[in-house]
Amino acid sequence: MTSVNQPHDHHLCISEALQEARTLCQQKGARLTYLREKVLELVWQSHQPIGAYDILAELAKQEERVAQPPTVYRALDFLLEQGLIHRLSSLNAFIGCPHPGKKHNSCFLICQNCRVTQEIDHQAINQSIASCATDQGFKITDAAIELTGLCSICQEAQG
Amino acid sequence: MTSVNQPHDHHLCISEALQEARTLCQQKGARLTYLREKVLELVWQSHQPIGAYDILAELAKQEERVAQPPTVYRALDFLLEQGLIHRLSSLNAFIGCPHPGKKHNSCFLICQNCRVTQEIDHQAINQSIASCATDQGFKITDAAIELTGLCSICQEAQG
DNA sequence: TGAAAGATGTTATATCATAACCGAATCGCT
DNA sequence: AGCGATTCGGTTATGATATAACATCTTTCA
Repeated sequence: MTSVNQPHDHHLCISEALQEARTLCQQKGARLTYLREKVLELVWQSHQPIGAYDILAELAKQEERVAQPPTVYRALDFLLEQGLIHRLSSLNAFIGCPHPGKKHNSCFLICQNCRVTQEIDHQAINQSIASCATDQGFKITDAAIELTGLCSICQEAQG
Repeated sequence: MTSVNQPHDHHLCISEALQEARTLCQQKGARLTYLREKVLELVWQSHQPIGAYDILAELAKQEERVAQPPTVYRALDFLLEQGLIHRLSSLNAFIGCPHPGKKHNSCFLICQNCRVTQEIDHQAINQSIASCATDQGFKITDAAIELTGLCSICQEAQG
């Protein structure tokens, strides 16, 4: 898979993500309603994390009815529960999960310049985190690993 | 060093933290004013992260004058710049740094039951993070590694 | 078909954080 | 000591993120 910060046909990312979501929700008996799918599509608009209120603003542009914050947050909560998106707490923003349905650990590389964010499932990180927890007798239920910096492209550009 | 979730003389933690802060600020020519030191002391009240508005409430109890949010946030910004505290973005809260002035990477173990939070500088994690970044040609400027779960004591208590 | 569960609409408010402006305190210099 | 520059904190207002609570509508399924 090519990296998210390389040029690519992004419509393909969107349609694949939506298709996977439909399949997964059907398998689980979860209801991917119009609104939820719409919000998921908006999250997948780009590989940059998007805030709840930005989603709200997009919805206001694209839909007849103007939604209120709880509407968006409920859709986001659903998508989080289904593992279709992730929340980045260092940005208060959301991003699509590139491999939903598959058990994985996430590490996010967030470019502070172009904001493109890449999700990695890195074995060495997973193992070191696990061994750290074991050392301390700590039982992890949730891990937020968010690395901010410059992606390779922005480094070159700013060189 | 004994773990923060073991019983210990916490007044010692506070006084050591304050003393280190005074020394470091003096070395750097940074002004650790009454208010900043007071806020640092409140952050060190416990090994549980504290929110800005909780600090504000404590200040209101302990001081004549009732402070406003910017006052607290400015003090927190100063303490962050000086490396005396850390911000936990998954909690929107702040915690004292146990070894300020020493260059280190932080990994936080946050107990979801007792909320006691331990800061670890774990070599294997540091290395794996670094190698992940290298793999991707990513240049890290800031890392937020926040692991939520159950500390050893709360695991025992909850069976 | 009708009761229960689930989804969304709606209003209000909680929670976290900062902009902008001003006066007071402190510092560095002569 | 006096003065100008800088930093600090007070104050008001507001921005940004998130949720509680209750009403209504839709879907499910016995």
